Amino acid sequence: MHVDALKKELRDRRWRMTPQREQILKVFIETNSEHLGAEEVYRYLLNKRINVSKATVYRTVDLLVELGFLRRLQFDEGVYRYELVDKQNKHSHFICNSCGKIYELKNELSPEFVMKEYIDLLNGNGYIVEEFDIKFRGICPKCSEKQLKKHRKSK
Amino acid sequence: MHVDALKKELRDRRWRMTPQREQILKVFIETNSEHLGAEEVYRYLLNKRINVSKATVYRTVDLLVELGFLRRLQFDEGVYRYELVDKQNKHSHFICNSCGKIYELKNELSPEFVMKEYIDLLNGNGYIVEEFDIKFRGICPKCSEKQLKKHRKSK
DNA sequence: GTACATGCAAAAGCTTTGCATCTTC
DNA sequence: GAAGATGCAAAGCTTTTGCATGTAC
Repeated sequence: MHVDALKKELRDRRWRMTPQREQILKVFIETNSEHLGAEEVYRYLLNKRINVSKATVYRTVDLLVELGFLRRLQFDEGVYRYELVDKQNKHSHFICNSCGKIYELKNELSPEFVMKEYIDLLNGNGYIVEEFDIKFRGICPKCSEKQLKKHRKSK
Repeated sequence: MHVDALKKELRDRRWRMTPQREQILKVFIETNSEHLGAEEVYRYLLNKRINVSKATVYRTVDLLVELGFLRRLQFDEGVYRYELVDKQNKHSHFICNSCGKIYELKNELSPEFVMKEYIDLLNGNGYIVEEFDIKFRGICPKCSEKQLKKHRKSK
């Protein structure tokens, strides 16, 4: 379980497990890793009447990135967002220009597979790729379906 | 030429051409579109003894994005960066984890080609892709070459 | 008991905005 | 001449930091 892994990782590095750290990690598990920003993590805990200061949220998400539990993301807004790292299940993001929802493209919809040959090309040209990040923008299935229905009706 | 296109675009929209707008666009042309942030554009002009206020730089880069002359980028720092849009020559970015340089992967190194089949897959699943953005991180050819030399010497 | 973590408020960094003044059309 | 653009300073946001207090080991 994630929380136990965090305890182990902190112990190994001679850092300390605290209720705040546990609660903040749990927010990402409970929300199904919904690309929350620090402010949202803070509000989520406030709502649950769990007292953690904003400064601690910021310090802790940094720590969790450092330890490999979270990944830091940007979606062309003014804030950093975070998601749980799942090394077995790499994914890319699709942001809907209509409803704003962020989708995770994983498994059979993951671009990992097609990218392999391209990364070989980069390697062949001297670039050593350590990680990559792809973001798509467009219209998601739900929104395009909606528009289609509207269009049909208007005929 | 870019500046003329800007004049035309502004005239068409009943907006005004000003020396500041021309100068700011020219910064990107003169620097070969080096992913500058607003602060850097401001300093570049200061150095050339061209007086433009920071507020105008911010307002103008926004405008130039709006008009399709610039693209706004983020590289996991706290600032927005901008580059000239070149529709004929789409490219992705490679950021070196060692020296920090941002490379543009274009032409035969562009991932555009391999992405085509993947985008077809997304389309087939209801996602309408309007744009995408790929960032790679790793070690650039120069830095990996340097490390190789160091390694050889130390033997 | 001590080193480390937290909370609070203040500061910092980037970006936006209100308003008076100036400029383009 | 009027609508729009600029410059300045102030304000707004998100994120970071200093320091006193609290807590895990």
